[in-house]
Amino acid sequence: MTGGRRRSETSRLAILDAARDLLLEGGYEQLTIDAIAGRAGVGKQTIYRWWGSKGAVVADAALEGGLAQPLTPLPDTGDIETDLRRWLRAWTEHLTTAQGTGLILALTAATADDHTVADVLFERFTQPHEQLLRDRLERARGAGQLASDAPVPTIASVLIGSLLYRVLTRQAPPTVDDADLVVRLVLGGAG
Amino acid sequence: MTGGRRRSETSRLAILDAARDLLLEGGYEQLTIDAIAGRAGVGKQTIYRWWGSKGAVVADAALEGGLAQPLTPLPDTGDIETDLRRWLRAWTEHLTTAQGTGLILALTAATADDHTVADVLFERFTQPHEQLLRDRLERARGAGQLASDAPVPTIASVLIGSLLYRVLTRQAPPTVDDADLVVRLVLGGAG
DNA sequence: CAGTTTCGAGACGATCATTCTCGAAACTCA
DNA sequence: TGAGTTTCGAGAATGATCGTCTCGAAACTG
Repeated sequence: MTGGRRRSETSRLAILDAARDLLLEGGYEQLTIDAIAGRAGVGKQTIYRWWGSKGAVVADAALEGGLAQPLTPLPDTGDIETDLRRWLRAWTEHLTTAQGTGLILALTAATADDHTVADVLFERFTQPHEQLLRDRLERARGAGQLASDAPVPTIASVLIGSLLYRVLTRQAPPTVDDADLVVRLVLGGAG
Repeated sequence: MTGGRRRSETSRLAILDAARDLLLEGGYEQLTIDAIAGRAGVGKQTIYRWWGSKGAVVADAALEGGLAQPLTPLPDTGDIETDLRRWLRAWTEHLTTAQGTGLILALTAATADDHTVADVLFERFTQPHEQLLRDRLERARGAGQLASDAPVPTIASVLIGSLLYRVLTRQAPPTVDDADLVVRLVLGGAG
């Protein structure tokens, strides 16, 4: 079937914008499909035609709406400590803004709420960013800046995990100083 | 008012058991108050009388129902690497069982869903366990097994965070070997 | 026993996800 | 141009669930 009205890009963007804004205003709990449709000036069917569920809309809105930093390779100044520090600092600052924290919490809620969303987010968000981090770490290992048997996947999960932990518990948001400490710890060890 | 029927301990336990079982069977999404009341053989009002919300019941059920390992201090064999390894391995095994994973996911969902639940869980679960870990680390530092300027809170959050990250993403459950790698990385560094 | 409080059961009203229907609009192709 | 197709906005209809409320029975105090 080639005939027929085409999908409205205007509506698509209005839906994602509305979802993101409502997410930031009231969190995942407050968010309703009716509210999204209302603010976007769109029929509910238009939402359900293109996204299968509320969780799917939320995931998409968050990914296109500011949580996902542009997926660019880590800087490579030649010094792995400088680069890791810069990377982790940037993420720390990003995730501790009201917007960043709200979005990551919303995504966590959506993940738990909808099993398929977990896979989508991993594939489109977590995995790609972790891969970029691993790439940079492998290069450092090749350049002799890390031990030849340095466990790159472990290092990546430690850097990401410590930040995630601090953000998710919602009790003591991490600072850029914390980021520096984590990088130094991972590279130098505590022993 | 001293008179009146007393709170039924039988019902209290039946509610927590039912909530935990349903959590493990269908996750946080499937869980309804009606289902808990039904399985526990209890009126809904009995639930709402003692817990303010679904999140509160879930938090309580999870804490009393098997997620919370007994809150015992870390072993102290005199060797910090041995003790950390033992601790992280135990948690890794605990959180990668079907039950452990189900519960941690449910708690994460509840945390993101309800801010008051986040505080309760941090206070009654996360914080106490992290404190035990810090205590052991401080003792190691005092004994000269860690650098005198070792950032104990950072070490704790790295150990916990890396495990949490791997469990939450649900893509590659951590193994005891991963646990050992994390401990070695934290103590020895990658540089 | 009289008074108080909880208990199990379930009705009730409100909210919300999701589906369905409608007439109008946008588009393809002959 | 016009027939056929698909999406559009709007909103009604359905079903699940939350949280409140009521009822008569049960358990407890003094």
